[in-house]
Amino acid sequence: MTRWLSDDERRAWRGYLDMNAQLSAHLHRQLQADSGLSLADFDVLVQLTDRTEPRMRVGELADALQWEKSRLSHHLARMNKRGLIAREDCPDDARGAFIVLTEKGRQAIEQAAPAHVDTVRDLVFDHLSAEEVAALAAISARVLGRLGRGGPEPA
Amino acid sequence: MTRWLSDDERRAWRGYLDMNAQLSAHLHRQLQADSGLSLADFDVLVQLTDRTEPRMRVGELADALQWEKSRLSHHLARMNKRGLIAREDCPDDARGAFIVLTEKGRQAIEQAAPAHVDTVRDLVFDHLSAEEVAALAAISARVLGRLGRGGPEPA
DNA sequence: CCAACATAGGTGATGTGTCAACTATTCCGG
DNA sequence: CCGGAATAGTTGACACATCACCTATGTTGG
Repeated sequence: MTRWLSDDERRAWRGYLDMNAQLSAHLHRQLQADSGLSLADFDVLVQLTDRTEPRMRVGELADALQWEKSRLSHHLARMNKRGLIAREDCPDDARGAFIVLTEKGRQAIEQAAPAHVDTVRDLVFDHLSAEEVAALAAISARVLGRLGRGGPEPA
Repeated sequence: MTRWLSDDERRAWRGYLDMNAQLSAHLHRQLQADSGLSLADFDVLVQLTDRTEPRMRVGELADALQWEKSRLSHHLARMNKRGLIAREDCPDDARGAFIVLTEKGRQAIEQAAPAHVDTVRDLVFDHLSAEEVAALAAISARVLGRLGRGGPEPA
Protein backbone atom coordinates (compact mmCIF):
# COMPACT_ATOMS: atom_id res chain seq x y z
CA MET A 1 0.00 0.00 0.00
CA THR A 2 1.58 3.20 -1.16
CA ARG A 3 0.93 6.38 0.69
CA TRP A 4 0.94 9.36 -1.62
CA LEU A 5 2.56 12.55 -0.39
CA SER A 6 0.60 15.09 1.62
CA ASP A 7 -0.12 18.46 0.07
CA ASP A 8 2.69 20.08 2.01
CA GLU A 9 5.11 17.36 1.06
CA ARG A 10 4.12 17.52 -2.57
CA ARG A 11 4.59 21.27 -2.56
CA ALA A 12 8.00 20.95 -0.94
CA TRP A 13 9.05 18.21 -3.33
CA ARG A 14 8.01 20.09 -6.44
CA GLY A 15 9.72 23.19 -5.12
CA TYR A 16 12.87 21.26 -4.45
CA LEU A 17 12.91 19.70 -7.92
CA ASP A 18 12.23 23.00 -9.64
CA MET A 19 14.79 24.86 -7.59
CA ASN A 20 17.33 22.22 -8.39
CA ALA A 21 16.76 22.30 -12.08
CA GLN A 22 16.80 26.04 -12.38
CA LEU A 23 19.55 26.70 -9.90
CA SER A 24 22.00 24.27 -11.40
CA ALA A 25 21.21 25.50 -14.91
CA HIS A 26 21.76 29.06 -13.83
CA LEU A 27 24.97 28.36 -11.97
CA HIS A 28 26.29 26.36 -14.86
CA ARG A 29 25.59 29.10 -17.37
CA GLN A 30 27.11 31.76 -15.18
CA LEU A 31 30.26 29.76 -14.62
CA GLN A 32 30.54 28.79 -18.26
CA ALA A 33 30.01 32.31 -19.53
CA ASP A 34 32.31 33.82 -16.96
CA SER A 35 35.23 31.43 -17.11
CA GLY A 36 34.63 28.70 -19.66
CA LEU A 37 34.48 26.10 -16.90
CA SER A 38 31.67 23.64 -16.25
CA LEU A 39 30.47 22.93 -12.73
CA ALA A 40 32.19 19.58 -13.02
CA ASP A 41 35.45 21.22 -14.02
CA PHE A 42 35.07 23.55 -11.08
CA ASP A 43 34.61 20.73 -8.59
CA VAL A 44 37.64 18.89 -9.88
CA LEU A 45 39.79 21.99 -9.78
CA VAL A 46 38.64 22.83 -6.26
CA GLN A 47 39.77 19.42 -5.07
CA LEU A 48 43.15 19.87 -6.69
CA THR A 49 43.53 23.32 -5.19
CA ASP A 50 42.40 22.51 -1.67
CA ARG A 51 45.51 20.49 -0.88
CA THR A 52 49.06 21.19 0.06
CA GLU A 53 50.14 18.25 -2.13
CA PRO A 54 50.08 19.39 -5.70
CA ARG A 55 49.51 15.87 -7.05
CA MET A 56 46.57 13.61 -6.39
CA ARG A 57 45.87 10.03 -7.31
CA VAL A 58 42.86 9.44 -9.53
CA GLY A 59 41.18 7.23 -6.98
CA GLU A 60 41.75 9.73 -4.21
CA LEU A 61 40.14 12.38 -6.37
CA ALA A 62 37.21 10.08 -7.11
CA ASP A 63 36.66 9.50 -3.39
CA ALA A 64 36.88 13.18 -2.57
CA LEU A 65 34.37 14.06 -5.28
CA GLN A 66 32.23 11.02 -4.69
CA TRP A 67 32.32 10.39 -8.41
CA GLU A 68 32.36 7.03 -10.11
CA LYS A 69 35.81 6.31 -11.38
CA SER A 70 34.55 5.99 -14.92
CA ARG A 71 33.00 9.42 -14.82
CA LEU A 72 36.18 10.89 -13.46
CA SER A 73 38.30 9.12 -16.03
CA HIS A 74 36.22 10.52 -18.88
CA HIS A 75 36.20 13.96 -17.35
CA LEU A 76 39.93 14.03 -16.72
CA ALA A 77 40.50 13.08 -20.34
CA ARG A 78 38.50 16.11 -21.43
CA MET A 79 40.18 18.42 -18.94
CA ASN A 80 43.56 17.09 -19.99
CA LYS A 81 42.78 17.83 -23.62
CA ARG A 82 41.91 21.39 -22.65
CA GLY A 83 45.10 21.74 -20.67
CA LEU A 84 43.46 22.27 -17.28
CA ILE A 85 45.19 19.30 -15.68
CA ALA A 86 48.03 16.98 -16.56
CA ARG A 87 48.93 13.40 -15.79
CA GLU A 88 52.04 12.01 -14.17
CA ASP A 89 53.14 8.42 -13.86
CA CYS A 90 53.03 6.88 -10.43
CA PRO A 91 56.34 5.21 -9.57
CA ASP A 92 54.95 3.20 -6.64
CA ASP A 93 52.11 1.65 -8.61
CA ALA A 94 52.40 1.34 -12.35
CA ARG A 95 48.63 1.00 -12.71
CA GLY A 96 48.02 4.35 -11.09
CA ALA A 97 48.36 7.94 -12.18
CA PHE A 98 48.81 11.28 -10.53
CA ILE A 99 46.77 14.27 -11.59
CA VAL A 100 48.31 17.70 -11.33
CA LEU A 101 46.88 21.13 -11.77
CA THR A 102 48.44 22.99 -14.68
CA GLU A 103 49.15 26.68 -14.58
CA LYS A 104 46.22 27.21 -16.88
CA GLY A 105 44.02 25.20 -14.53
CA ARG A 106 45.14 27.24 -11.55
CA GLN A 107 44.44 30.48 -13.33
CA ALA A 108 41.03 29.25 -14.42
CA ILE A 109 39.89 28.31 -10.94
CA GLU A 110 41.29 31.43 -9.34
CA GLN A 111 39.57 33.58 -11.89
CA ALA A 112 36.29 31.67 -11.69
CA ALA A 113 35.82 31.19 -7.96
CA PRO A 114 34.93 34.70 -6.77
CA ALA A 115 32.16 35.24 -9.31
CA HIS A 116 30.81 31.77 -8.65
CA VAL A 117 30.62 32.38 -4.93
CA ASP A 118 28.99 35.72 -5.56
CA THR A 119 26.37 34.03 -7.69
CA VAL A 120 25.63 31.45 -5.03
CA ARG A 121 25.22 34.23 -2.47
CA ASP A 122 23.08 36.25 -4.81
CA LEU A 123 20.80 33.40 -5.77
CA VAL A 124 20.60 31.56 -2.49
CA PHE A 125 22.08 32.75 0.75
CA ASP A 126 21.16 36.40 0.47
CA HIS A 127 17.54 35.29 0.62
CA LEU A 128 17.65 32.79 3.47
CA SER A 129 17.44 33.36 7.21
CA ALA A 130 19.92 31.74 9.56
CA GLU A 131 17.19 29.31 10.54
CA GLU A 132 16.62 28.33 6.94
CA VAL A 133 20.31 27.79 6.38
CA ALA A 134 20.37 25.58 9.44
CA ALA A 135 17.30 23.72 8.22
CA LEU A 136 18.87 23.14 4.83
CA ALA A 137 21.97 21.71 6.47
CA ALA A 138 19.86 19.54 8.75
CA ILE A 139 17.72 18.25 5.91
CA SER A 140 20.75 17.44 3.81
CA ALA A 141 22.44 15.66 6.67
CA ARG A 142 19.31 13.64 7.38
CA VAL A 143 18.80 12.57 3.79
CA LEU A 144 22.47 11.84 3.25
CA GLY A 145 22.42 9.74 6.38
CA ARG A 146 19.56 7.72 4.97
CA LEU A 147 21.31 7.36 1.63
CA GLY A 148 24.45 6.23 3.36
CA ARG A 149 22.77 3.36 5.13
CA GLY A 150 21.99 1.03 2.25
CA GLY A 151 18.74 -0.80 1.78
CA PRO A 152 15.18 0.07 2.72
CA GLU A 153 14.41 1.23 6.23
CA PRO A 154 13.40 -1.70 8.46
CA ALA A 155 10.09 -1.00 10.22
CA MET B 1 34.96 42.47 -3.06
CA THR B 2 33.71 38.93 -2.70
CA ARG B 3 32.52 37.68 0.60
CA TRP B 4 33.12 33.97 0.99
CA LEU B 5 30.40 31.90 2.63
CA SER B 6 30.21 31.56 6.39
CA ASP B 7 30.93 28.18 7.94
CA ASP B 8 27.25 27.48 8.35
CA GLU B 9 26.49 28.49 4.82
CA ARG B 10 29.33 26.45 3.45
CA ARG B 11 28.13 23.44 5.39
CA ALA B 12 24.59 23.91 4.12
CA TRP B 13 25.75 24.40 0.55
CA ARG B 14 27.97 21.34 0.52
CA GLY B 15 25.18 19.34 2.09
CA TYR B 16 22.75 20.54 -0.51
CA LEU B 17 25.07 19.70 -3.39
CA ASP B 18 25.88 16.27 -2.01
CA MET B 19 22.27 15.48 -1.25
CA ASN B 20 21.32 16.49 -4.75
CA ALA B 21 23.90 14.39 -6.44
CA GLN B 22 23.21 11.30 -4.41
CA LEU B 23 19.49 11.65 -4.23
CA SER B 24 18.97 12.10 -7.93
CA ALA B 25 21.35 9.27 -8.71
CA HIS B 26 19.51 7.00 -6.31
CA LEU B 27 16.07 7.95 -7.56
CA HIS B 28 17.17 7.49 -11.13
CA ARG B 29 18.58 4.05 -10.49
CA GLN B 30 15.53 2.94 -8.59
CA LEU B 31 13.17 4.11 -11.29
CA GLN B 32 15.28 2.66 -14.06
CA ALA B 33 15.67 -0.70 -12.39
CA ASP B 34 12.05 -0.88 -11.39
CA SER B 35 10.38 0.23 -14.58
CA GLY B 36 12.92 0.97 -17.29
CA LEU B 37 12.01 4.66 -17.19
CA SER B 38 14.36 7.57 -16.65
CA LEU B 39 13.42 10.48 -14.41
CA ALA B 40 12.99 12.53 -17.56
CA ASP B 41 10.63 9.94 -19.04
CA PHE B 42 8.72 9.95 -15.79
CA ASP B 43 8.26 13.71 -15.79
CA VAL B 44 7.03 13.71 -19.37
CA LEU B 45 4.61 10.88 -18.72
CA VAL B 46 3.28 12.56 -15.58
CA GLN B 47 2.44 15.66 -17.60
CA LEU B 48 0.64 13.59 -20.18
CA THR B 49 -1.29 11.72 -17.52
CA ASP B 50 -2.26 14.69 -15.37
CA ARG B 51 -4.72 16.00 -17.94
CA THR B 52 -8.19 15.20 -19.05
CA GLU B 53 -7.14 15.98 -22.64
CA PRO B 54 -5.25 12.99 -23.93
CA ARG B 55 -3.26 15.06 -26.45
CA MET B 56 -0.84 17.86 -25.73
CA ARG B 57 1.01 20.28 -27.95
CA VAL B 58 4.79 20.07 -27.82
CA GLY B 59 5.10 23.67 -26.72
CA GLU B 60 2.52 23.24 -24.02
CA LEU B 61 4.47 20.26 -22.74
CA ALA B 62 7.68 22.26 -22.81
CA ASP B 63 6.08 25.04 -20.75
CA ALA B 64 4.65 22.62 -18.23
CA LEU B 65 7.98 20.88 -17.77
CA GLN B 66 9.98 24.07 -18.00
CA TRP B 67 12.20 22.36 -20.51
CA GLU B 68 13.88 23.93 -23.49
CA LYS B 69 12.07 22.96 -26.65
CA SER B 70 15.18 21.40 -28.09
CA ARG B 71 15.59 19.16 -25.09
CA LEU B 72 11.99 18.12 -25.29
CA SER B 73 12.21 17.48 -29.00
CA HIS B 74 15.17 15.17 -28.58
CA HIS B 75 13.58 13.42 -25.66
CA LEU B 76 10.28 12.91 -27.40
CA ALA B 77 12.12 11.37 -30.33
CA ARG B 78 13.66 8.81 -27.97
CA MET B 79 10.38 8.13 -26.20
CA ASN B 80 8.64 7.79 -29.52
CA LYS B 81 11.18 5.24 -30.66
CA ARG B 82 10.54 3.25 -27.51
CA GLY B 83 6.79 3.43 -28.03
CA LEU B 84 6.00 5.39 -24.87
CA ILE B 85 4.37 8.25 -26.74
CA ALA B 86 3.17 8.91 -30.26
CA ARG B 87 2.81 11.95 -32.47
CA GLU B 88 -0.26 13.27 -34.19
CA ASP B 89 -0.53 16.00 -36.77
CA CYS B 90 -2.12 19.24 -35.72
CA PRO B 91 -4.84 20.29 -38.15
CA ASP B 92 -5.03 23.88 -36.89
CA ASP B 93 -1.33 24.56 -37.30
CA ALA B 94 0.68 22.50 -39.71
CA ARG B 95 3.90 23.44 -37.94
CA GLY B 96 2.73 21.95 -34.69
CA ALA B 97 2.34 18.43 -33.36
CA PHE B 98 0.30 16.72 -30.72
CA ILE B 99 1.86 14.24 -28.36
CA VAL B 100 -0.25 11.38 -27.08
CA LEU B 101 0.38 8.79 -24.43
CA THR B 102 0.43 5.29 -25.88
CA GLU B 103 -0.99 2.32 -24.05
CA LYS B 104 2.54 1.19 -23.33
CA GLY B 105 3.33 4.63 -21.93
CA ARG B 106 0.29 4.55 -19.69
CA GLN B 107 1.15 1.15 -18.36
CA ALA B 108 4.73 2.20 -17.73
CA ILE B 109 3.82 5.26 -15.68
CA GLU B 110 1.10 3.46 -13.74
CA GLN B 111 3.46 0.69 -12.90
CA ALA B 112 6.33 3.00 -12.01
CA ALA B 113 4.65 5.68 -9.94
CA PRO B 114 3.89 3.85 -6.67
CA ALA B 115 7.41 2.55 -6.19
CA HIS B 116 8.83 5.93 -7.07
CA VAL B 117 6.69 7.71 -4.51
CA ASP B 118 7.61 5.09 -1.95
CA THR B 119 11.26 5.73 -2.62
CA VAL B 120 10.85 9.48 -2.23
CA ARG B 121 9.09 8.91 1.08
CA ASP B 122 11.67 6.41 2.22
CA LEU B 123 14.64 8.59 1.31
CA VAL B 124 13.30 11.99 2.20
CA PHE B 125 10.00 12.65 3.86
CA ASP B 126 10.09 9.85 6.39
CA HIS B 127 13.07 11.59 7.92
CA LEU B 128 11.88 15.19 7.98
CA SER B 129 9.76 17.00 10.54
CA ALA B 130 6.79 19.09 9.46
CA GLU B 131 8.90 22.17 10.15
CA GLU B 132 11.66 20.93 7.89
CA VAL B 133 9.20 20.21 5.11
CA ALA B 134 7.85 23.72 5.49
CA ALA B 135 11.39 25.12 5.49
CA LEU B 136 12.24 23.23 2.32
CA ALA B 137 9.17 24.63 0.61
CA ALA B 138 9.98 28.13 1.83
CA ILE B 139 13.60 27.93 0.72
CA SER B 140 12.61 26.65 -2.71
CA ALA B 141 10.02 29.36 -3.14
CA ARG B 142 12.50 32.04 -2.11
CA VAL B 143 15.22 30.85 -4.46
CA LEU B 144 12.81 30.29 -7.33
CA GLY B 145 11.50 33.79 -6.79
CA ARG B 146 14.99 35.16 -7.15
CA LEU B 147 15.63 33.07 -10.24
CA GLY B 148 12.37 34.18 -11.79
CA ARG B 149 13.17 37.88 -11.60
CA GLY B 150 15.69 38.64 -14.32
CA GLY B 151 14.88 35.77 -16.62
CA PRO B 152 13.30 36.31 -20.03
CA GLU B 153 10.20 38.18 -19.03
CA PRO B 154 7.19 37.67 -21.36
CA ALA B 155 6.46 41.30 -22.27
C1' DC C 1 -1.14 40.19 -52.19
C1' DC C 2 3.32 39.83 -50.38
C1' DA C 3 7.55 40.69 -47.96
C1' DA C 4 9.21 40.76 -43.36
C1' DC C 5 8.85 38.80 -39.33
C1' DA C 6 7.38 35.58 -35.67
C1' DT C 7 6.46 30.95 -34.10
C1' DA C 8 6.50 25.62 -33.79
C1' DG C 9 9.40 22.47 -33.77
C1' DG C 10 13.52 19.61 -35.41
C1' DT C 11 18.69 18.72 -36.24
C1' DG C 12 23.68 18.05 -35.54
C1' DA C 13 27.62 18.85 -32.78
C1' DT C 14 29.52 18.66 -28.45
C1' DG C 15 30.02 17.84 -23.50
C1' DT C 16 28.49 15.08 -19.84
C1' DG C 17 27.05 10.75 -16.93
C1' DT C 18 26.30 5.69 -16.56
C1' DC C 19 26.94 0.96 -17.38
C1' DA C 20 29.47 -2.99 -18.61
C1' DA C 21 33.40 -4.75 -20.05
C1' DC C 22 38.26 -4.40 -20.49
C1' DT C 23 43.71 -4.06 -19.58
C1' DA C 24 47.42 -3.89 -16.75
C1' DT C 25 49.26 -4.38 -12.48
C1' DT C 26 49.61 -5.73 -7.59
C1' DC C 27 48.58 -8.78 -3.87
C1' DC C 28 48.26 -13.07 -1.57
C1' DG C 29 47.70 -17.96 -0.27
C1' DG C 30 49.78 -22.22 -0.88
C1' DC D 1 57.25 -18.29 -6.93
C1' DC D 2 53.03 -18.91 -9.18
C1' DG D 3 48.14 -18.68 -10.25
C1' DG D 4 43.98 -16.54 -9.06
C1' DA D 5 41.66 -12.66 -6.99
C1' DA D 6 41.62 -7.84 -6.08
C1' DT D 7 42.68 -3.08 -7.58
C1' DA D 8 43.69 1.21 -10.67
C1' DG D 9 42.21 3.12 -14.24
C1' DT D 10 40.39 3.22 -19.25
C1' DT D 11 37.20 2.42 -22.99
C1' DG D 12 32.97 2.15 -25.90
C1' DA D 13 28.23 2.39 -26.24
C1' DC D 14 24.46 4.83 -25.20
C1' DA D 15 21.18 8.26 -22.84
C1' DC D 16 20.80 12.90 -21.84
C1' DA D 17 21.26 18.40 -22.02
C1' DT D 18 22.61 22.47 -24.37
C1' DC D 19 23.79 25.40 -28.09
C1' DA D 20 23.39 27.27 -32.51
C1' DC D 21 21.20 26.84 -36.39
C1' DC D 22 17.62 25.21 -39.63
C1' DT D 23 12.87 24.34 -41.92
C1' DA D 24 8.26 25.06 -42.46
C1' DT D 25 4.45 27.44 -41.52
C1' DG D 26 1.67 31.22 -39.83
C1' DT D 27 0.89 36.34 -39.18
C1' DT D 28 0.79 41.07 -40.30
C1' DG D 29 1.56 45.77 -42.06
C1' DG D 30 1.81 48.19 -46.40
